[in-house]
Parts: sequence; structure tokens; C-alpha cells
Amino acid sequence: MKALSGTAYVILGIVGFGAQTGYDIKRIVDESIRFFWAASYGQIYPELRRLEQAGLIEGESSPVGARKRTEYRLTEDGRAELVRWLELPATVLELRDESLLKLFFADSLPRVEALELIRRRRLGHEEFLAVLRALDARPGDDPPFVDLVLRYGIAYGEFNVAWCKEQEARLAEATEKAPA
Amino acid sequence: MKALSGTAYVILGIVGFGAQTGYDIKRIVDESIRFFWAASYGQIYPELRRLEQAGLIEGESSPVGARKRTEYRLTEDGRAELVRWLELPATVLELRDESLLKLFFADSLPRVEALELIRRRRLGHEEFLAVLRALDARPGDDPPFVDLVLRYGIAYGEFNVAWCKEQEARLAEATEKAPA
DNA sequence: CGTAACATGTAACGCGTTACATGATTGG
DNA sequence: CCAATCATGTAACGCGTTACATGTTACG
Repeated sequence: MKALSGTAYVILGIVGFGAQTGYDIKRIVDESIRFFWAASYGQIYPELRRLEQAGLIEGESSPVGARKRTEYRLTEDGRAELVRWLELPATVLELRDESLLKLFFADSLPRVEALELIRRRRLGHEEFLAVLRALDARPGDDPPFVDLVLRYGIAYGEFNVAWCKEQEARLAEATEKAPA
Repeated sequence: MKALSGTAYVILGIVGFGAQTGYDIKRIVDESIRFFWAASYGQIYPELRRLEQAGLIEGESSPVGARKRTEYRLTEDGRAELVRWLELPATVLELRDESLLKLFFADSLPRVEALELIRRRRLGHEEFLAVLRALDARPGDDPPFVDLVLRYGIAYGEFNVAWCKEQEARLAEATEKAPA
């Protein structure tokens, strides 16, 4: 069996949370893991088919009125594959962070604009934090590790906001002393 | 002019640091930004051509003996484009973090193995930290913002290691009280 | 009655990695 | 002389996004 993509495991994992449609999967991804693993319909629907063909999930047609609808559930093989993947060592840390990339090249900018870059990064993370906190405030409780990752996200956001604030203060001070 | 890829700006930025070959660019990426923006030869060389055709960089053949070698430098237009991009708002925060994804689905695992997941995450970040600290210890000084991003990386690594340790402790305690 | 939410899908495209291929030069 | 480093490149492939396309049902 060929190696599955990360997104395939996202689907296995979410379907494992309970019978779900492609639409559901997308919604759950958008409400939880999108910040560290996004997924689009363009991937989800084709992937659902592949996973079904591979016997890792099973789809059952359950239309609502005249509206097509397929509910998927995880098979034994599917759960085994999910667990197998979980136990495999994760690939090395590798992110894509455009705002950090810009900061890396900020020596090409006048100081005020470099400062603005950091400010924007902070704003982005503050917005991100607001979303996660709203999620955290929802009634009902998530499984322990789902919750753990949410709280990681919050801690991560707080870390970034604090870091940006510190650098903003430092830069502002330096700029005062030696104005460009 | 069509929008350029993130990697195109990586190249503009690094070429902006001084005349460089494709090989140099790759080395610099690997020694600095690879953790938040990697790049491979498969992208670098074709992209250098495109950027030259767009007039954003200029290549000059400067072979060493019989070995082909092209030195690139940033044109006026190239610098302007780099600055223009820097001033554009960065796209929303979106990362890909496989280890976090696994943690999100860790409720499917026995506690001991979930704990192992966190331990591995910590190990990964510790390794990452070691690399960055070695970079930090190099003689010579980088431009201020290059250095700032390096120090961000270190702070980020420390944050993650601390977070993992905390969760490991918490989980270990919980497992003791109610062993599976 | 209209709009938001539900639901499913495809085609084109771009980005990026991996694997492969080739060869010269430097330093031990 | 041999290994590491310098140096450049291509082809195939996979992943993922975007834009498009279509229609239903629930709710106010």
C-alpha cells in the first residue's frame, strides 16, 4: 500500500470521531486544526474515494430528501492504519511562516516599516488568539487531546504576541535614541 | 507582472545580501530560514532564470577554472519588488505541523503512547534548538533582523520544549493516579 | 420568499520535493 | 588520490489551492 498523505490521516482521524460527511470533515477542520493543517474540498472528496477504495473507510448513502449525502465511518483497517501512523515518528519540524520570512529580510526596510512588520505579526496572532479563545469558550467538552492541542494553540498565540510586544518596545526605544 | 512565489522572494532577499550563486542561496537557506521556509534546487535554479528574465536579478558568468558558475545580483527593479512585497500584508497564519496533528488524534492511543508522542515532539524541538544555538554561536555578526529571527527561533524552540515538559509531567502524574 | 447552511464534486494550475544526472576543484 | 565541497541542472510526481459548477433544505 502506498503511503497516504497527511490529509488522508486528517480524514481518517476525523471520521474516527464519528460518522461524517465530506462537508462535516471540512467544517471540523476549519473549526479546529486549520491553523496547523488546512484542507480544502478539492482534496477531501477525492481522498474520501481513495480511502474507501483502500478499505480504510466505508461510505453509506444516506440522503436527506432529494439531497445526496454519504456518511462515512472508519473500518477496522482504517483505525489500524491511523494508529500505525500515529506511532510512526513525525517528520522533522518544518513550517512555512511568511511573516517570519519578511522579518528576516527587514533590514532592507527603514526602521519604522520594519517595526510595522512586527506590529502586523502581532495583530495577526491576536486575531488568531481571539478565534481560539472563542472555540475554547464553546459549551461541551472535547476529547482530552483535542482540547490539549487547542490549549497549545492558545499558548502559542500568547507566546507570539508577547514576543512581538517585546520586540516592538525594544525597536521603538532604539529608534527614539537614534532616529533615522 | 504575475505574482511571484514566496520562494522567489527568498531568492531576491538572499541575492540582495550580496552576489550569490544558486548553490550559495541553497546553503544560506539551509543555514538560516529552512525551519520556516525551505527551498530545494528544483525550485531555485528555474526560479533564478525566471527572475532574470523578469529583470529582477542579473546573472554574470564567472566560472572557476572549467567549472560553470553564475553570480547573480539584485537589480534596482528587484530591490523595489522585494520592498514592495515586504510592505504588503502577509497572508494569514497557516502552518503545517505534523507532530501537532498527531497529538490532535492521540485520544485513539493508549496513554503511554500518547505521552510518547509528546516526548518525541520535545526531542524534535530540542534538536532544533541545538542547531539554532550552534548557529547563534558562530563568529561574526548577522544583520539585525536576521539575528532577530534567529533569536525568535530559539525562543520558539524553548517555548515548545517547556510546553512539552509541562504536559509530560501532567500526563505522567495523571497516568500514575489512574493507570490504564 | 429569500438566504444561509448543507452537500458534492471537478478542472486547471502552481508550488515544491525527490530522485537523478553530471562534472570540476580543493584539501587532506 | 580520494573525499568533500562546489556547482548546475532536469523530469516526474504529488500535494494542495482556487475557481467553478450545481442543487437542496432549513429557517426566519
